Amino acid sequence: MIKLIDIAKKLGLSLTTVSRALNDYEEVSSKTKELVRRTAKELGYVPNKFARNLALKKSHLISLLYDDYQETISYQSFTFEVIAGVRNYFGRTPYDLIIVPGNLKSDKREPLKNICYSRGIEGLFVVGIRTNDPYIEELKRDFIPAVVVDYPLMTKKVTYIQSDNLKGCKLAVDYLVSRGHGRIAFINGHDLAAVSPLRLNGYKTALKSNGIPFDKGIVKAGNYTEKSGYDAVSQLLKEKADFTAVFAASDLMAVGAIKALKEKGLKVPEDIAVVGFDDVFFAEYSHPSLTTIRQHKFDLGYIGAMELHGIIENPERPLRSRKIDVELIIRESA
Amino acid sequence: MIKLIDIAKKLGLSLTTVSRALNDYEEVSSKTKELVRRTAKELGYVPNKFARNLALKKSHLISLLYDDYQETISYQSFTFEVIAGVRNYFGRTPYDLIIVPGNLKSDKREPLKNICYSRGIEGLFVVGIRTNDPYIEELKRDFIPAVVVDYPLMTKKVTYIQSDNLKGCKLAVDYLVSRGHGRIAFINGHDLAAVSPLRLNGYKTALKSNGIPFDKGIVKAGNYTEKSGYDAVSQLLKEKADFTAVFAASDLMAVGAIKALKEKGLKVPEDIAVVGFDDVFFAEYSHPSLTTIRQHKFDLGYIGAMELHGIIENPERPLRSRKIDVELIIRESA
DNA sequence: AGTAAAATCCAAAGCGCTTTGGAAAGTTTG
DNA sequence: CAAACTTTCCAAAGCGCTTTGGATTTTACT
Repeated sequence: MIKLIDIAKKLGLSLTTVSRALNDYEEVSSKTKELVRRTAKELGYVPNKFARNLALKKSHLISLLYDDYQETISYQSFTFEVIAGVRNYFGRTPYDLIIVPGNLKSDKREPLKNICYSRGIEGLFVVGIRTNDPYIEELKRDFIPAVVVDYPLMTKKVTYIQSDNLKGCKLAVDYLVSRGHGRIAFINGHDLAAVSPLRLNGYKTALKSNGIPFDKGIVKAGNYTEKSGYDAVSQLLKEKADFTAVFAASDLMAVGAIKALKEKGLKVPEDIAVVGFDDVFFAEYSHPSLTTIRQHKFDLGYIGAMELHGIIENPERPLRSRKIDVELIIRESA
Repeated sequence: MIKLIDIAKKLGLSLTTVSRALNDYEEVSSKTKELVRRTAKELGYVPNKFARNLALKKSHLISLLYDDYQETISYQSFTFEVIAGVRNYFGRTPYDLIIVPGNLKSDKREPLKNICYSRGIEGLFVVGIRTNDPYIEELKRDFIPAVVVDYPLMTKKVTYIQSDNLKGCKLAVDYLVSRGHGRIAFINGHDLAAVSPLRLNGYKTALKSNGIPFDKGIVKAGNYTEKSGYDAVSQLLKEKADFTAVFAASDLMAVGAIKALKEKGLKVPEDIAVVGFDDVFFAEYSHPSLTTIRQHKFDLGYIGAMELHGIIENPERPLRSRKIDVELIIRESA
């Protein structure tokens, strides 16, 4: 492995000059710069980032915190796309992404502080954290810049980003209302996801703005799995609840809901309309294809990453949380 | 940030002794070890990995090379699950995973060598590489331990891992034959995926072992997208080809195939049976749910990672490529 | 030509850790 | 009790880079 000093020796220059030439300092003439650069390339010189980081006290490392084992596998695709956005953004910067061992879920994890300090990590991008995760407390200590997806956390160094859940629910409900539905059942997810109460609230708000009374009887709690959607609708049917449409807080639950409806001989959307949330990629391929609220997952990652970058480079700037727009995707199910 | 020398000063010990105490060297008495460890903990000491790496010339860094922008979004879930396996394996080791900026696809990427050398990366885990990717040439230069998924590459330091495609095809064809199908159409993927020829070959082999002649007329080339599956089958139908079953080299193409069949009023599986490949997660939720060949994606990652770890820690050990077992998942479509 | 200013360059220290080669203290032997 | 080990510790060098504080050379101006 060839290093700076080798170039210096070969050229009869000092270490300092070589370093400066490569880093484009003004104190070195353009001729020597050129010379140094050329020979560096010739010799196949590659700078050693560790040494550099050590000297600069800068790691250019962002750590990704996410969970592999979401209970609903569909959530994986959400996470993956968000990460794609993060990666894409930081690809334009000198930052690398690092995934530290272990899982968000595992209980014998290292404290966040250790993870970050030992590796000189400069920022954290968190996706898929549960509301009961102890890391949240650590994040609140505010010792490192962080952006978290879908969990409201605002301190001096950490902020959050999420889809506009309120608007999403409004789009869904308004659309159903516009199609003549007055009795819209709602299937929510569990409380370990911070978005669940938001979506319930969005549902209520949208009902109100349409002059429709909220009826606790046609709201069911699910847990984002297909089965929970299936169970919720089965339950509603058994109770002979009065509804002509179902709004599910996730696509997977919507799929489950549809399955339950079909089994009872009900047609979607003719008898009961169904709207999902997320627009995971199979929404398009399920049958009937799902009308749903699309989250822009890539943007969530990309813009979140941009925000994180901002916090790191410009710590004084006041933070803001970001809301990413959502979109109603009309397909067959409603 | 507190460092070794601080502990040393506080305890009136030398830097050396403190370092050795923390690293459990024999040359230091257990009393001092204990003392040092305790005060280290008290002071909240966290070792600086950069400094450590620099001194040890060891980074404990594995780089993940993968592509965010597969043309078929379903491939994302494959990649994600493989990576989950990799992460899970290395979570038990001192290695971290790093994602270097940029994308497998982008053409103005850094040479692999630079990426690795500048960060002291010790191993590469590659998933989703195309057959025409220039990185393949670099990998062949054999300058760094690597494990690649689904692309056959075997040198002193790099090996590969893949699902047992041959067996997968045999399972699919045998199953269809056992259900009375003698005319099985095949929709393959494009040649940028190294698995495509393997699957075609598996199809042929399986036909032969069942005494069924190979008929080029019912084999179509797709590109792993839903549309290509749709087009392939539409084409077959237009040509009035003689077939009672379709075997698609990916689930997404299988879904497309089913769509085309339905549109022509054919029932799946009653009129035409369809089998896919991969078992991506929506296979279960499509309609009819897909009979398919399941790839154990997590294992691909986990075992591949284990292999990579082996290459790094024990470079002399002869390499072997690995085949991961596949499984026939019988659902409704066949 | 003589001097000030600008342009180049360099030696050495420092980033936080590990490791080498001894030295000092403690223990065991003959 | 001295010699010979053992045990326990340490000073200093090194990992490959950046940066400080000067030194030296070149250019510009009277």
